[in-house]
Parts: sequence; structure tokens; C-alpha cells
Amino acid sequence: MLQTFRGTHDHLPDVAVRYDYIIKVAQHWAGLYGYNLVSTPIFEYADVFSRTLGDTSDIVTKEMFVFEDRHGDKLVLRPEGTAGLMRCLLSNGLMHQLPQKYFYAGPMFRYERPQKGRTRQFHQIGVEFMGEASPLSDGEAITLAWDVLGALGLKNKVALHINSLGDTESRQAYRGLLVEYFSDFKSELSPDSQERLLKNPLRILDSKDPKDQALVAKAPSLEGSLNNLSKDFFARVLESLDLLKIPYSINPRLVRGLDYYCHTAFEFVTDTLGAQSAVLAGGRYDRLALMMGHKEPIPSIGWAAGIERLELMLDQPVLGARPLSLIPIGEAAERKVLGLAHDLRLSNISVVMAPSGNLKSRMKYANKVNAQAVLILGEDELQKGTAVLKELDNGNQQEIPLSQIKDALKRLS
RNA sequence: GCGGGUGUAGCUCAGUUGGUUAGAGCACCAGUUUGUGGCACUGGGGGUCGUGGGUUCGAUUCCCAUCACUCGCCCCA
Repeated sequence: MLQTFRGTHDHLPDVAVRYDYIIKVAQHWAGLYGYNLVSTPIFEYADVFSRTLGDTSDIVTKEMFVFEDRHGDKLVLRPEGTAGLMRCLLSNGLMHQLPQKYFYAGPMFRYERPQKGRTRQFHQIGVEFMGEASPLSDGEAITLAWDVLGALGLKNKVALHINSLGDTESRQAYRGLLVEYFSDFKSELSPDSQERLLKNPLRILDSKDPKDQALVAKAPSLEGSLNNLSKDFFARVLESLDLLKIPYSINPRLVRGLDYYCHTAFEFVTDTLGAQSAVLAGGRYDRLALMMGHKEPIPSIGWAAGIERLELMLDQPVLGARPLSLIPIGEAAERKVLGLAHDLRLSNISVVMAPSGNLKSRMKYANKVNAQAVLILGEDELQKGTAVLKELDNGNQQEIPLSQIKDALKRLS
């Protein structure tokens, strides 16, 4: 009863401030690229996800929190952001005003076994660039990701892996070749990969099983199946990265799990989070709109990053604003201090009151809330119309007239 | 969903080869300082030994189940 549900957590202030910091940094940079903040409901009709993510994807088959409302409508807590945003675009008729660039942040839900960096309610920041087919938009989206990671001080902890899945024609051709190849060795594949052969053959490529990898080494390459259009598209994405000197490595085994991806697939990976290597990942999803019933494709590119994972990687502590601690002594001072505190707050100064306890414990409290200074107002000071201002970092203290407090505080910061 | 590890105070952990009142450090509270924090000293409060059941004269300790966390697999951010 007093325990949170498996895989969900409270975010106490020291953690919450770090989440908030990550979101603010990402939103700031997304703004510089013209992405606008949007938010969509955290639950949707189940079809929004089950029809678009792929009937055989793990997310749909075993990881969605599905429930029915009182009318028997099937609903699902969103397991990812992209499908909901595409639904949002179509619902609001915004396909007539393309392109659209969106930034979002919020909780996602997957019914998984929790691990470090993996929770059942987790949080993502993400961007979607919808209605733009140029490979320049892929390059730009990846550059934004690189800038966000850089602003968070994580560049030296991540590596960019990138690959191309090709357009639909290339991808389907390759899938055929791959199934043909692996079918000959079916009994030699790991049980997991035998399953993949049926559901998602591309996934066999990044199997961790050594025997699978031996077979993969001789398998036909994805690159070999790319048609000229796909090859050219990929080359132009890479060119963007080269021009901006963003380091990457082409990973021919990088594939995406969800059905709607094509062309560019990329991941920023880390080795600092145990089994969870992907920190930020995304790709192009030109066909998603079609899968949602729209009559033509809406070429789009996007990515999402796990806030939990980013937070675990942050080195430096995130500090909040340092308040002024107000300490009134005696009832008359308490009355006086109410107005003073309000006045200071109206001047954009953070003020924390410590109205009870002995002076010593109130000083300690000021320390605990990381106050920059305390303002002590007792009987003597009240009569003189002054207060004692003490800086906590160096212990300096002086008695100043109440009328000069704002100026004195401004001099401190 | 599969396999391994862990679960003792708010936190980090000792401990009990089954036996009276379960310990430490940090944190918290109070005092040394009747209006001055961070340091030091002294004292104090705080524990269903994850939960439920079983074995036993007796279980925090052994057994089973369950929950949570954790490591790996699957998958993914």
C-alpha cells in the first residue's frame, strides 16, 4: 500500500530538479532549431499504437499497459511518443500545413521487467520533424541531438551509430533475401533468432548470440540491397554530419524494432548504463501516416531520448536557486516579516521563512535549504527599523536599515 | 516473459553457526553556546530484521511462497 507500483518511482526534489534541467536544456536547443513544444494525452485508443508499431513488435505483444474504460473502449498508456504525435497531426488537420516541427517531453509506459535505466513509467524528450523529405532534415535532427547531448556535458560518454534501412522497396527486397538465407540455417539459430525469423528477421542482425553472429557475418548485407535512391539519400545524411564534424560510425547491424521506420536509423549509445546502451535514438518514418489511414505518406524524421538514462549519466550536480532565509523573532517581527517576504518575492527574490524553533535550528534550516544569506529580525532590530543580514558562505554579518535590504541583497548576487 | 543475486534504523552497512533488551557510521533532535549555521564534544529519539505462511520449546537467522530492487537475456529510450 505504501509502495509504488513495480517499475514506477517518486521523483523527490533532488532528482526532479535534474529531470527538469534536462528537459529545459533540450527544449531550449530544440527551440533554436524551430521545434515547438506540444503535448498529447498520455493515453490513447489502443489502435493508435497497435496498428502502427507492428503486430509482432514486442512493444505491442507484451509491453503495453492496456485497459478498457467503462464503455469497453480499448485504451493504452502510450509506450512511445511518435505515433501519438502523428495522430495529433492528422486529428488537427495539420497535414495541410506541413512541415511541422515538434518538441515534447513526458512519461511513457512499458510493461517490462525493470532494470537500471529501465522503468515501467519512464520519461522521454523527443522531437519530430514532420512533412519534410529532404535528407537535410535527417542531418539537422541528428545535429540537434548532438547539441543537446553536448549541452548536458555527455559528448564524451556517447557514440553515434547510424545505418540506413533503405526505402520500402529496398527494405522489402532485403527482408526477402535475409529470410531465404537464414531459412537454410534455421536449426542452427538461437531460439530467439528462430522466433525473429518469423517476426522480424532484420533483428537477427544485432543478436548477441555468438553462433547467430557467425551466421550473420556471412549473411547478405543490408547495404547491398539498397537501391540508388536509398544509397544517395544515406550519403547525403552522412555528408551533413561530415560537414558539421559530428563523429559517427556506420553500423550495418543497426536496425529499428518498429515497423514504420525507413532510411535513416541512428542511436547514441553508451557503455555506462549496463545492458541499456541506447540513450537517444530515432529514425525516418515516412510511412507512418499511411499506416494510420492517411492517403499519402508524410515523410518525417524524429528521435527520442530517455530522461532516466540521461540523468544517470549527468556528472555535475544541478543546483537550484539559492534563497534568502527570513528569521523573525517574536510576534511583532513575525507580522513585520510577512509583508517584507512578499515584497521581496515580488522583486523576484526567492525567500524561505523559518518561523519556529530556536535560532540555532533555524540557522541550520537556512543551511539545509542552501540559503545564500539569512535575515534576522528580532525585537531590537524591529525598534530600530533594521535587520541583521548574514551571508552564510563567509559568515559576514551587518545590521542594515529595512529600506536598504533589496539593494544589499542585489550586491550579494 | 526467462535465468542469477539481494532485501536489518531515513541512508550506507555490520551481526545473529536458531536462544534474554538487534549494532555502527552518516542523517535527525537536544545540550555545551538563555539571539547566530557549517567544526568539535556529550546525550537522545528512531527498527513489524521486505511481507505472508511453515518447521521449532524458541525464527531476524532454516524452508516455501510473495513483493520490491538489482545483474544478465529478450526488447528498448
